[in-house]
Amino acid sequence: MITVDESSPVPPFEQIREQLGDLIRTGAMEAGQRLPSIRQLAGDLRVAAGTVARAYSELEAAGLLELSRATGARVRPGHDVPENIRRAAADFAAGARDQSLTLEEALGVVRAQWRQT
Amino acid sequence: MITVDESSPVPPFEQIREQLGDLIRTGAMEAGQRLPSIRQLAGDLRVAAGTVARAYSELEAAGLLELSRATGARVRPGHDVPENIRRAAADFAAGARDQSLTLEEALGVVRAQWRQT
Amino acid sequence: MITVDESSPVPPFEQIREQLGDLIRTGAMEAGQRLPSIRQLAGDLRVAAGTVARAYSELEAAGLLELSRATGARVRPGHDVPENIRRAAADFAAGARDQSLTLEEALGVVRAQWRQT
Amino acid sequence: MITVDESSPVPPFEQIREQLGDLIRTGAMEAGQRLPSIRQLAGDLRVAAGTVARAYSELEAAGLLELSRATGARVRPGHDVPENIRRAAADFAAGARDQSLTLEEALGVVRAQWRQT
DNA sequence: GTGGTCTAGACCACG
DNA sequence: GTGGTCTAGACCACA
Repeated sequence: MITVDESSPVPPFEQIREQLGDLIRTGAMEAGQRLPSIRQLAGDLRVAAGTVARAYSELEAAGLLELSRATGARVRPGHDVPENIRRAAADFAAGARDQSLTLEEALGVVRAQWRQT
Repeated sequence: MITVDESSPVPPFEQIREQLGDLIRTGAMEAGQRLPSIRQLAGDLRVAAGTVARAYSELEAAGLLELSRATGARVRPGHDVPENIRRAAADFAAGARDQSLTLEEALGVVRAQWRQT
Repeated sequence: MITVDESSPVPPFEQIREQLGDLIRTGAMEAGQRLPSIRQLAGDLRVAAGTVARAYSELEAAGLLELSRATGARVRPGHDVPENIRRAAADFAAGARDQSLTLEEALGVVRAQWRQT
Repeated sequence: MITVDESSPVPPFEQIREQLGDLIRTGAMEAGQRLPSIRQLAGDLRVAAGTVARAYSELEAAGLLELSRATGARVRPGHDVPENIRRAAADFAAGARDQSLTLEEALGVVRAQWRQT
């Protein structure tokens, strides 16, 4: 569900934080849902535990996660993106795939349009 | 038109390559149009000439640019994204802004939908 | 093992890339074997480190090398030329030497036959 | 029959000289045969006449060509490579093609074997 | 003037 | 120690 590209210049903890944040905001992880433990996720991603811990901690600071020693990490409510935005994103993604754009190219188009708005 | 963020983990030459590629694919720079010279752009961005040269060279390898000594760099045709894709991206960007998402959050939503398609 | 001819019109980084690629493809360097460090080789060849770095980087892009920080550069498997090809090349080289052809002339004969095949 | 790659670091006149020499040595052009005029060849290759003139002149200096104002350029005898060498080259080229090597890779194998002989 | 390369030295992140 | 990048200045070949 999450992948870490070690050849990327973006450090691993940022990749993890970013992708977890995406999952929460898009509703793929619902409010209250429990995340895998730090050690669990670290093992799956072949990454040091501290790396995952840092990602979790920054997500907590951003208000997306609730950390507690006893119950682990849970998704805090109120951060999912409205349905219409998700739909627009899905439509765009499907269209871009039809034209056989790469993900990077597709993101680039959004970035460019964002700047021109 | 192009900006380099020194605090980003993404190295400057990649930022430049990426943004120039976006401009070309979105049609902001038309086929055949001349790009600023390496030294010109380097000066504007406060960056060493070699940094811009590398970005140009990789764009040439990707088929987006045509480089030739003495005549400068020109945009190669056939790489602009279809109008409907641009429209979908613009619609999405506008909607995301209305919900006061940040650019990074908006890109995250697209990324997440892309993976789920 | 590798030489750089400064009087050649072929830039040094291409000469290095080419010769290293030859060594790998002909099996002179086995899969998994470690290459000299960038700075090491640069020192031996009396060349700037960036020059060797570029050669290594292009060999990585071609799939011949595996680069990783701190552990150095290693030969990736699966790119050595079949034994019978090596033998045919060796036979040809020996014959050409017997007729006292120069290397350039010998390569020219191969090039010409290649085009006529 | 001859091609000039303008993106190569090898200057055009060397490319032409090299390829013409190959044609003569491999017997594709027989002794006494007349070469195209300088202007003719220059026009075909989209190259300045002086470029071809320099290639011809160096081939004359190497003894492969005979230039005279009246009769144009003719191939001098005694420079074709022995049949067995041509055969070995053709065999090697065919084998390399079967393994789907590129020309550059094939030449690299010969180069490497040459050095190790 | 253009792109293309090289140099020498520097800093970073990683292990 | 490793690879990866940046800088500043230099030279070349081309048009």
